[in-house]
Amino acid sequence: MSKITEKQFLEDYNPAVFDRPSTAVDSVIFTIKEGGLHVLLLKRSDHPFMGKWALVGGYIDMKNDVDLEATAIRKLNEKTALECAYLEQVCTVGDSKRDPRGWTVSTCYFALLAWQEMSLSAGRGAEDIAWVTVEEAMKKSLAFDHNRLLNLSLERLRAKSLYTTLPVNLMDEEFTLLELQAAYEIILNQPIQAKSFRRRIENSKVTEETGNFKPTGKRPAMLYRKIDQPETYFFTRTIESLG
Amino acid sequence: MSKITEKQFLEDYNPAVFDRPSTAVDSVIFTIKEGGLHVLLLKRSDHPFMGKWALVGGYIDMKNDVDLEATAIRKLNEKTALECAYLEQVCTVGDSKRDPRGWTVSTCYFALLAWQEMSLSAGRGAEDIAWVTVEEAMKKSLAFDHNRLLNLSLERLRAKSLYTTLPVNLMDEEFTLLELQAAYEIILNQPIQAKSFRRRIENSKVTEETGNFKPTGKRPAMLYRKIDQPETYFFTRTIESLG
DNA sequence: AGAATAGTGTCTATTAGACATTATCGT
DNA sequence: ACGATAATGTCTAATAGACACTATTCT
Repeated sequence: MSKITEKQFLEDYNPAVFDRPSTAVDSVIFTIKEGGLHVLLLKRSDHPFMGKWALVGGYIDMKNDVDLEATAIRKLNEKTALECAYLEQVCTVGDSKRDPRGWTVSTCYFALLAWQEMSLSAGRGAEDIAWVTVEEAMKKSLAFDHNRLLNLSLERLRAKSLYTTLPVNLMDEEFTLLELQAAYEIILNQPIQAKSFRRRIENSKVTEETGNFKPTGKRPAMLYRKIDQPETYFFTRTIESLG
Repeated sequence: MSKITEKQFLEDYNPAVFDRPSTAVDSVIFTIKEGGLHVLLLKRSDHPFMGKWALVGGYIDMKNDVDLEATAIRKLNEKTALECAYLEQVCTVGDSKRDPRGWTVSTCYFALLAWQEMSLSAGRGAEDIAWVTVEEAMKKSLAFDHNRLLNLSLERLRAKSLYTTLPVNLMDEEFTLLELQAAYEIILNQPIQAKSFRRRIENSKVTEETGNFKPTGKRPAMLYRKIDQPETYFFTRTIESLG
């Protein structure tokens, strides 16, 4: 067997020789709205799963996406003008059954963003787009295996909220600690002691006082902002679930 | 726009219309051998990265692999006869730069298995196969972005060893608690107090006494076996790093 | 008996939870 | 001053770490 150079090998390489699964990225975009955790869903206007609700996603565009995360961000930007504060890869699913068209691979991300009034555009392939509470979303029969992806993302978010400051990424520019605590309580679906909660957040040093106050009618609450951190902060102990 | 049925749509569907990245699975296979954490590496005999060491991996076989995990297991079985005790998806990387042939996607798994004398076969595309300590492996310039995948897998293993019983999957059929403790110490690269360690493992109920003893020359040590658990056990608190 | 390794008793330090208390605002 | 919400003081409980101590084996 005569060896050729890598340069020659690459010139001769024909990418069409082997069958490849199609590859997509789907994102579970979380926000807190009206006291509940919501996800962004699209109603499909085309086959397969026409008329079903689905996560925000689509195929990798090899020409324009530099990497998987770029695909996720591009798809998000097609639907809303907002930037997400946090994006994390959850898992990749791939098999011959999840899409009736055959073997497909999809990498699932979850995104966190602060809710605000924003324009949503369903775009190509969708007849509707909406923020849906996670409870409603899980009750629906979503397209593909998106119920499973939603579940896995929600579990990841819940698990990490017990020992990290992830939920600060759901906060707006300025927020009170009670608003942040409410975000944790909504995600974890359990009440948290205010004192322990403040201790944790203060020790984490991921927030700082802005010096402004939010008028509540009664005693105004201190407003905080996020401090940009390169890494997510991990608490030394988890929030302990109620027994 | 006239709507067709989903059945008609699928019959008309041509999977070759869009360019697709090639999709692979790569696994970081960990074992403990001679008091050190080792990974299984292959020396590539073909372009690209000919002559470089690489993780165990390969392309998805859409005809024969039912899902991504099946690809990982198939590739592992091609190299060794052993079954791995634990397989976890770490992440998926995908971009246009990691492979000189163009846009590729690779899902990385890490596997844990108990070391024992086993035959290794390099197989097609490899001229050598070997267990290499993680320190040596990280010093090498591995093929593709496999240094990064190795690092991410090692970080995942280290992080989870602080708060789960994952390392029991590195143990053989019967093992002593000191052997398990040694596995933790090797992974975490720090000494652990024997008393605290035994408390954790006993509380976790993932092991049970076999009634047998390992003769050590001095006082024999109790032998334990794993209890099959559907889920990985999470400690309520992490092992605290040395300050 | 002595040496060595296996395994335990128990004290300290840390920190999450509970909840009573104090602080600060508008009216 | 009063009511309401924001924020704190401080006690208790749980548990990880430290390390001295006991247990069991072989020679």
